[in-house]
Amino acid sequence: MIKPRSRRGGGRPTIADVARKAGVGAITVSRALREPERVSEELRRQIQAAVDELGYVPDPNARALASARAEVFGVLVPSLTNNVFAEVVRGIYDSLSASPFRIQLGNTHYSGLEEERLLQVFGSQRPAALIVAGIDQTPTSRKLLESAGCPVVQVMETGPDPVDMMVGFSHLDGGRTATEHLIEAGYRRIGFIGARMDPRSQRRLAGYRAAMEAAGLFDPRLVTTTPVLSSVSLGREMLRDALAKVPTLDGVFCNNDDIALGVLFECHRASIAVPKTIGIVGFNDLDMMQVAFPSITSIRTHRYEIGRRAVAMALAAIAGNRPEQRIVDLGFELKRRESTAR
Amino acid sequence: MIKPRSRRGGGRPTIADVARKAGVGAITVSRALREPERVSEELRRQIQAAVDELGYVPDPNARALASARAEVFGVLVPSLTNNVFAEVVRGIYDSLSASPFRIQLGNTHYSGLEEERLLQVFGSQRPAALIVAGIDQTPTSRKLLESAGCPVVQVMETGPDPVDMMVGFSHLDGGRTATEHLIEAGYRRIGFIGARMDPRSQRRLAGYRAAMEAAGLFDPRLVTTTPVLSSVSLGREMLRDALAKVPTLDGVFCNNDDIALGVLFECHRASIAVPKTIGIVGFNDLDMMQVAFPSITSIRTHRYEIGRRAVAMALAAIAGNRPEQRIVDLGFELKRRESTAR
DNA sequence: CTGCGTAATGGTAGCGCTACCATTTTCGCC
DNA sequence: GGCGAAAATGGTAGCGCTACCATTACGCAG
Repeated sequence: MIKPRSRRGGGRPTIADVARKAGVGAITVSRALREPERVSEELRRQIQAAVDELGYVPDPNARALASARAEVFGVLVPSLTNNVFAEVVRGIYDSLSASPFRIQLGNTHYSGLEEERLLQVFGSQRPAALIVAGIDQTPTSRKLLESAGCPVVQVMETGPDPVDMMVGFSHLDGGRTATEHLIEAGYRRIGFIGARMDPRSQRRLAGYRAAMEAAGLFDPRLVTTTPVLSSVSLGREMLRDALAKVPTLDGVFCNNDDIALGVLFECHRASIAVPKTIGIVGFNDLDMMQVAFPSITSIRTHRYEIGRRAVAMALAAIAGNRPEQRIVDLGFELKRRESTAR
Repeated sequence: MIKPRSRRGGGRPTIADVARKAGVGAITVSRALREPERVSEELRRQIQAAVDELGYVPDPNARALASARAEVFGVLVPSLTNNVFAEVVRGIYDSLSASPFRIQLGNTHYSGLEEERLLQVFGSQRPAALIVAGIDQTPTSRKLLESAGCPVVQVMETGPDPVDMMVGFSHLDGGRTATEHLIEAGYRRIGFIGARMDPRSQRRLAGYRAAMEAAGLFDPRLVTTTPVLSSVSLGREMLRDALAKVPTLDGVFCNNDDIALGVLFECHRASIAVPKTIGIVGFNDLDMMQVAFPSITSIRTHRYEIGRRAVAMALAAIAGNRPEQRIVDLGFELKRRESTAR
């Protein structure tokens, strides 16, 4: 004898309830919701009415299980509070808000191991796409990405060897451009100040070094770095360190804008004239750079656009028309401002 | 005749594969992974070996479907780039990284309608808990939260009528404290400058107003607000507006630190002495406040801690011991700095 | 030696949905 | 008018897991 066991799931309406009410088969309801064009006008209306009346919402878990594919984008970034990644993530969210896709956001804390762990967890959900920051995945992570069975977009940087697709720009070129600008403006003892030396910062440093060497100005003592997470207060301290090492310092290319702002404040505090005595260049061009007094020269990067573009490429790939241009370089822009106007 | 149809899901090992390899029943594998203490030492080891060898990772979708409960925390915040919420979210992520729970993060863009939509989407997943920013949900949202069938924590604010639990502080008291500090420091024509006037900002304004009225100093022309999203550059513009309306302005309580920083920069640019001619107080106490020149007085709020506490309360509730203190006020702290040291 | 509580394990039947394969209906065209 | 193809709809059998009940093994009181 079959016991009509009471529903395990708290009694929410299921697709079968909708089907019954609309007088159609369950599969037709399923289709009406996912591929409306394959269901006749009339049934579609009947089904919609039943859905509305019952307040039916499809269970994404059951969907994922049955179709072996979850409507989820996995997104991995190294930091949630760093405005740069927050902007990328915002771009991703905005591009996906009108779609059925949900977002699974992971924070790697700049750790390769944590990235591997999260990739493992995300992969187990059979995501529709994966978006990861950076191009320096560990071999294990790379393998996980390659075997994920979904489109993968690496963002923030471009490089020669994408797992699948890439959207970003060259941090090396950015660093070089910033440094060349200082050199052209007449600065000579130009320091590099960098916190949280992740791979992208390393490449900006490499760009700095290339420019300095090309001009015959490079001196290792001009480089000040720390693995500590960057912050405005750290910028202040690091300028002091840099000046202690090289009192004749007359310019700084900062790893990022937080550091640059800290440097500016320390200059105010120590009555160092900007741009006269010291020139300052930041990186990323946060809103505050143009408002600062004096306004700060920076490399404008297109974070929000990177997020949007990554989603667009992933969606195209999901739809079956993988973009022929797999590596998209969104470039950057040197914003000349008062802090280097000597 | 039964066709041994090839596996739909890309051939990843399932719990049945593990069970076969370990020579036990599937249900025992399930138990070994979820409640190891209920399985004998020996089988546990055998099963673990099989799991490792096959590289088995449980499918969270199947789990959620079978148990009618997903291991997901739904988190709703109004903005991803606002550092304040980014910190809360970071606290949540850090507290949950060692647990099996995933996080579903939603961005409401300060919109009640969008919040309702996301709540609907999140609810359909049967999350383990919901964390939402603010206490001003629409009636529909509130109903959705009440019927979610899981612990709910409202964060950032405290109020009299929690859906379930609350962690935050009083924005009204914060606004009052900031304003009283300016009054005590001797400022009289104290303005309020606020962007993005969400409910929390409204309450900070109410606190400002209460303090000003108590001192007999209130004047509606001192209040300058805009619904535009706050930014440093907006702070600069708004100070200009405020000064145009009230040239005798001698202090400003800013909605938040971005605005305060913009105000400071504008003072520099217009050669207005801080704190002598104008005193400035911010809100939230971002890192840069203490580094700014002059350093800026602000109300320190405990964002990261709010995130951690919210998770701790939710986890306790899930475990069955709902905290007896359902409303947790984490308070705030007035950080006196140079910008109000007259 | 029986009876019975407890611990350890397993079988069965779904959870709510969709892939896959019918089946039915419609329609254009010779 | 008949036929094949295409469009519209439905049935069945899972997806991979766990809730809910057995069932077995074991220890101990009576």
